[in-house]
Amino acid sequence: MRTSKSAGGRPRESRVDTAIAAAVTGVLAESGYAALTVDAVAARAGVSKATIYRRFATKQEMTFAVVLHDLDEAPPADTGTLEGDLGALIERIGEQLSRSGSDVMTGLLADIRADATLTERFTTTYLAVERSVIGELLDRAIARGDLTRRPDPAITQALLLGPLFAWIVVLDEDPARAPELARIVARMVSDALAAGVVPADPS
Amino acid sequence: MRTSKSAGGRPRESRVDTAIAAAVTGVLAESGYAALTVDAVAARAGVSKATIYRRFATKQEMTFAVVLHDLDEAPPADTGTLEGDLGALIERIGEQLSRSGSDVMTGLLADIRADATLTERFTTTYLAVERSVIGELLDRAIARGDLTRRPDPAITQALLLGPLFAWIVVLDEDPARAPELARIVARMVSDALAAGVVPADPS
Amino acid sequence: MRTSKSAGGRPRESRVDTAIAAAVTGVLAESGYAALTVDAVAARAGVSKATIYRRFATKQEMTFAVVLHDLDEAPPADTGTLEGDLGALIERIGEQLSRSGSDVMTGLLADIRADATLTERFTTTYLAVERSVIGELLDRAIARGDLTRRPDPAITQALLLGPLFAWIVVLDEDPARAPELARIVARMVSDALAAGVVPADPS
Amino acid sequence: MRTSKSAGGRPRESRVDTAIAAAVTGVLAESGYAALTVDAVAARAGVSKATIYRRFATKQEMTFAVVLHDLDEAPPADTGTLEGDLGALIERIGEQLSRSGSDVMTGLLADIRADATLTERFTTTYLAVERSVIGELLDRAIARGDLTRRPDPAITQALLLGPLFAWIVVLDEDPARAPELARIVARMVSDALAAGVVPADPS
DNA sequence: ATATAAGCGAGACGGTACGTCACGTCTTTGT
DNA sequence: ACAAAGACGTGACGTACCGTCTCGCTTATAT
Repeated sequence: MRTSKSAGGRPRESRVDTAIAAAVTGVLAESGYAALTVDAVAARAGVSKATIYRRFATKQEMTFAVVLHDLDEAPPADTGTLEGDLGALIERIGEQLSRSGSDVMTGLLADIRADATLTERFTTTYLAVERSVIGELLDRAIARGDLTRRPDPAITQALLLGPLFAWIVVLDEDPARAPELARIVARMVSDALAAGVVPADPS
Repeated sequence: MRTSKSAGGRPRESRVDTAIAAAVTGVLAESGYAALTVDAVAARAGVSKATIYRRFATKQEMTFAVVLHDLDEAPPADTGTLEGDLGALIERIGEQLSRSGSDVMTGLLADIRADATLTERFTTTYLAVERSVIGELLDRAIARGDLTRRPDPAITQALLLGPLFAWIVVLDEDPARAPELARIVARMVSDALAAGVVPADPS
Repeated sequence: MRTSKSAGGRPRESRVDTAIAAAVTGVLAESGYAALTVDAVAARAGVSKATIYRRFATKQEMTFAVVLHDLDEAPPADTGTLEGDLGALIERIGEQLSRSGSDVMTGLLADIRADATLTERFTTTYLAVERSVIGELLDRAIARGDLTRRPDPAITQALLLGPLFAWIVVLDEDPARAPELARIVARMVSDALAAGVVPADPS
Repeated sequence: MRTSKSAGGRPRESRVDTAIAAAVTGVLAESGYAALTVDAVAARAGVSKATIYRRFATKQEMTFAVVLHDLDEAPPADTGTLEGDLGALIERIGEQLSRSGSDVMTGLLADIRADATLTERFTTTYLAVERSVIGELLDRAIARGDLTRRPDPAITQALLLGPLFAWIVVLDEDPARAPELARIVARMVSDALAAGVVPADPS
């Protein structure tokens, strides 16, 4: 694995990265997570297995990198209300979860939980970022006067993320109704936060 | 697979079923989902692979049957309030989710989603039952006068199940705090239902 | 690797051993040593790679076992003279060396020398046996009165084996002339032994 | 492959050739033939793989060129007797064969036999030269009156080369005893030639 | 009492995918 | 041009697991 800087040598072809990503996405879309073999990806990408393994240590790292490459983790624009802010955030999450079939999300999550390295990376790269985004929205609400104290971000995250996750991944319900669910969750959670149902941030 | 009636032949030893279940549980507890190979289970149970496959068509069926064998799906006792009923239900769900490591739940869910047969069975055996239990709790609340109309059970299920699922499986947070989260969710969801945030049951 | 005795379990199919041996021989005859891949052998034998590796730890062990499986190592019948005895022995060696192309013998020998386990096995199973056969022929000659003392068997072996080996493997000359060479060697070596050119057995 | 005349550009550094040869020799001495990879040679020589491949078409050509680069193929000085001449020749051959481990000679020979180009080159460059040297020694003996007719040089070569080859490469015996064996072979073969055991040169 | 049917342990078998390694080619940046 | 560095396609290796099968044996019920 090349760490970072490189003096000489043939540079990696960006064409290859593109092809791998497209192949992974294509196989997942057409045949599902179970059909995602390294040989299949290599063949579809017109790339050798060795080249894939030059970039990713395992098949799981490859899938992780391709499927979760560029999730938009920026805080949503200020809508003026906590409910609006939360709604925008959850809707985006729902959209991201709906992008692939439920087999992909469950398969990927299982692979992540089966490997400490990936778990660590997933936690710090996505979950922690998302949590800090939530914290930011909460701070906005406090500044606005909508909240009097800062609720526990971990629990808030579970309340926000959970229903969408359950809808799409566990219950395997129609993704088209995800935006509707997102609005309900936004309303429900902002009400609960305002009512002080969620304990204060312990930190 | 033996259909039903047994004419002659040696009867199956119940000892074997016990040993398989214990072996599956043991391997999962000690080594995790990734280490759950049929050979490992067979060896630990002192049983041959053929004997396992006489009972289960695939490894996934075996895992499914052993891990999800006897979840208590009965409606919780009437506590007198919707919040109390929901709390009892969610707390039980949280307890069930916490029983094994998060790798087990994710692995199992991934295997279920990868196989249409298991998905069907999972849906009808657990999700649909749970949903009807939720419907029953809602009907109690209507009879009690706590609710004026029947909310959509699918969405209600997502709101209830989701946060606990996210907490334990996705965020991999401390299961010890699950009961606390369950109480928050019960309060939040019963408030939202009472406030008419959740749309009415379309059926 | 199964050691020897076996209680239960499905017995190995002798059909498989036959098929593997035939496939190895066939590939060698048709395509040469370089084309002898495990996949090719498996495909040609209608056998899985795993089955091959259940029998042989490495490709080299397989080749060794198949190519050198049943060399006739019995001492040749007493011809009444040392020269006759040696001639019979060398002729047989030449015939064995001529059986496959020179690439097979060189490839196999290279693989043997590259692996300590195979070297050990080759030495004790073939070279040592051949040497003891030579010793036996020498003892016959001593009993007969053709020799007055026992020549060094190691050197005698080199003198006997070497020319045939060189002819077929190193010089890659016409194997059809091997019997002629064998007779010359038999005459030459028996003369040299009788003349006391070879030092006595140090052991 | 540069053909002949050098137009422009940076000239090849002879330093590189030396480094490659040293690296090949070093790897062979320290780790054996199996460890002789092009990458290993390049790394040890401080040279790039491309540079190696600019000089040699294949790894085998490189090894061939380095290991067999400057064998002394000149006819030995006239010792006054056929036995003496042959002894000098064989002793040199034995010394050359003993230079590297038996894995190197067998590996190299296998690679040569696996490639028609190398086989051709090996035959004409070494075997044919050696054979003509042998012919020269035989002619000296005829001129001297030690022999009355010219024996077949091919067979004579097998008789001379074989025992040493068997001793060092096949039997893997102590190279220190090679000179002793060489003397025995010289005596034995010159006796056999004088006795007319070897048929006359058919050419 | 014995024949039939099936359970069972052991382990061979075909198949599929994994991740590794080496070869020989190619593409960049120096020099 | 040649050189170092190293990416790339190719193809073989040996491993692991799955689900099926074939043995020889045991254990019930049905004649």
